[in-house]
Order: sequence, then C-alpha cells, then structure tokens
Amino acid sequence: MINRLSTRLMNICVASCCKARNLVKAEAVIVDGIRLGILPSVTTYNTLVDAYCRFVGLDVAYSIIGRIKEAGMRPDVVTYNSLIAGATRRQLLSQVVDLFNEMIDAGITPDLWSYNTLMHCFFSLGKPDEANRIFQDIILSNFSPCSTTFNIMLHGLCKNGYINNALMLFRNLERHGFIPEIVTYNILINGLCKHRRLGAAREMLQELGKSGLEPNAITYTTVMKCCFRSRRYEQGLEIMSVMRSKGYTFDGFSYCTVIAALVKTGKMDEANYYMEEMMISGIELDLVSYNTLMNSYCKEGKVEAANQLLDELEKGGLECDQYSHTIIINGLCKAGNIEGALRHLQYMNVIGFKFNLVAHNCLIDAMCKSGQIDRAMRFFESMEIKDSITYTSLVFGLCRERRYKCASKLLLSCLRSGMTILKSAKRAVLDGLRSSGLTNEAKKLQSKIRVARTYRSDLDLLS
DNA sequence: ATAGGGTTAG
Repeated sequence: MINRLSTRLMNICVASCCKARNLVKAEAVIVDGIRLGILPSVTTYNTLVDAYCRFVGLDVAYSIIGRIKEAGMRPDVVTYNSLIAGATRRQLLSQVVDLFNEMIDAGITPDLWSYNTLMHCFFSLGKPDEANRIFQDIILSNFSPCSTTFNIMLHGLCKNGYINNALMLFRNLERHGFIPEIVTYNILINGLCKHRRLGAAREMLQELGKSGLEPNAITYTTVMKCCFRSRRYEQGLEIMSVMRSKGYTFDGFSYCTVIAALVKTGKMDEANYYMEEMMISGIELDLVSYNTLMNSYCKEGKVEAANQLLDELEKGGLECDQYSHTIIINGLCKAGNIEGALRHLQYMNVIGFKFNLVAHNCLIDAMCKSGQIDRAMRFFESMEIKDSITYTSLVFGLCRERRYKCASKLLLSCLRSGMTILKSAKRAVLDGLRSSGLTNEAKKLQSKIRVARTYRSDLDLLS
C-alpha cells in the first residue's frame, strides 16, 4: 500500500519534470525511486514516452517499450497512443501504421483515442478520404465519438478545403448529441477566415456570443489575423487593443501576428516596440517567434543579425524549419546578395529540405529586379513547381526590359495552367505592346486572355 | 495522453 502510494507520488514528480522538459531530472527521480524500493509503473513510463516524443525523438520514446518489458510489465494502449501521437506530429504515416499494427499484434485493443489520433494523422497528411473512413468507422462502431472526435473532424475538413462539409457537420452536431465548444467555434471561424468568407465568420462569431460561450484569446487572434490578411490593418490593431484592455492573454501567437503585420506594412518602429515587449514579457520564444524576429531584422537590412539569431536558436536546441531558411533567403535577396541567397538555397537542399517554392520565388523576383532577366528565365525553367507569383515576377521583369512578346507568352501559359495573375501584370503587358506599336499583338493577347478565362471557368464548373 | 490561433515570396 505504501509503495503504491509512493509510486503515485513518483509519477507526479516525473510528470512535473516532463512538463518542464527536464527529462534528465525525470530519469533521476526514477533512479532515486528504485534505489528506495519504489517501482515505476506503466503510467510512469507512459509519461516518459510522451515527453520523449514531444521533446527528443520518436526512437528514444519507442525504446521505452523495451524498458517496460525489462521491468516485467507490458506496454498498454496509452503507451501506443502516445507513440502514435508522436509519429502523427512528425507526419510519419508509415510509422503510425506500423505502431497501430504492432499494438494490435501485441493484443492491445485500440481505443477511441487511438482512432481520433489516426484520423488527425490522415487529415494532417492531406488524406481526407481515409480520415473520413475512420470517422465513419467510429460512428458505426461501438465507440461513442467524443467532442474531440468532432473537433478533429471539423478541423480536418476545414484544413483540407471542405469548409461546406464542415459547416454541414456543424449544423448536425446536435443530432449527434454534441454541443459546440469554444474550440469548435474557433475551428470554424478560422476555417471561414482562411477561405475568405468574412461575413460568415462574423456570423459565426455572433452565434458564439449568443450560445453563452465567451470568445477567448484564440478567437481574437484568429479574427485579428483575418483582418490583416484582408488588409484591414486599422481594424486588426483595434482588436489587439481590445484584447489587451480586456486583459486577454496576449501570448506569443498574438505577438507574432501583430509584429508580422507591422513588418509587412513597413511600420518598423511599432514592430520594434512590440518585439521588445514580447522579449521582456517572459514569454518563452519558440521557433515561430524567432522566425518572426528574423524576418523583422531582414526587413531592416540586418541579415547578419538574422543569421546570428538562426545560429542562436539552433544552439538553444530548436530546429530551424523551412520558414527560417526562406526568411534568410528572402533577406539576402532583398539586400541584393543573390549569390548568397543561392548558396543558402543549396545549403537548404543539402541539409534535406524539399523544394521550396517561396524561396525560389524570392530569387526569381530578385534576379528580375536586378536586371538579370535571362538568369531568372533559366532559373524558372529549372523549377519543378511554379505558381502565379513566379509568373507575376517574371512578367513584370520582362516588361521592365521591354520584352513584351516574351512577357505575353508567359502570361498566357500562366493563365492556361489554370492560375490567375494580377490585373496589373496583364495591364503592364498590354500597355507595353501598345506603346511599342504592337497594337495588333495587344488585341490578339486580349482575346486569348478571354478564351483562357472562359476555359478556366468551364473547368471550374466541371470540378 | 489526442483537438483550436501565430512566421516566408509578386
């Protein structure tokens, strides 16, 4: 009895060390416990599995299964659920599937948590059909879905472009005996904002108010971000001041939203003010905060400082992502250092990052703006993926060099690939053709643009 | 022990 109580105490200690990301101390607590004759339970190990998954790596977490067996116990459904969640966070589908099978082979029956996580995994990998199959299985099986099941489903539908299906499911929630939570509303408001359905988002916000729930910091940050995205900066900043005056948590997410918007609009004084405030607020800076700071440095031309920050965060145990590197590449481009940017792009490639469209677009634009249009065209040919931003930069670049015929060809191939292009880019080409006496070419281009548009809307109707 | 908001390019 005393020992079991001690085990529970040990679990509380281990959990608190894990929460503080101090895994060395967590292990030390276990060693000390064993010395005193207190044996860890599966729960103790499960706590470790989750922490190793989150903060160290999947392999180390997985190796705990061996330790559980050595201690004469068996891993349980929680052990596997934690590992599956870890693999899901890292988007490792094959490992998720392997773990699932291994769990079943070990005679452990997956529970609702397992299926919820699996569903989330499929959604985050862009496999909505598979996720939906799991959802149907849950509904038809003996499990009763819980609120998380519905929230994961709604979020997954929104993220995969099925906002209308999400709304339909939302309207049917009551039939499933489920009352929307604040999380549910936040998921839908965000989905509507991302699909630029601001009116519907506002209605949802009102509905949230009427339901008796209070919007929280996440709701506010979502709506604020939406304002910035639709270039209503004043309105966004107003929401920020409401948040602050009403005493809502103003955390790293909110700071990054505001700082990025200020940097984007060139309001560097205000951006610096909030950056300073964020840094002295005691909020632990995470990767996204660092990326936001790096981008701000770059905007001021301090690429070296941004690079230092990149080293600093890696020394601090964080791992740079493609945003970090793209921000540096963009910074180098904007500072006119195309060679440096190309070197960094190659470095990204060497350390295992996949093709990054944004980084390539930065380089295309920089080459165009520095008068190296032929180099830009060669670089363009080498790109495995292109989008409307790639084309826009090049079309403007070609117009700047008065190569209107070439610009016209590129414009058409953009439209014919089903992409849209800025109106101002079309106008630059048409005006250019006319001003250089190619009136006939301009007319032809205009009608071809019209044909491309009709064709595109036919495609839209078909899909 | 799973779910919601933040960072890059024309």
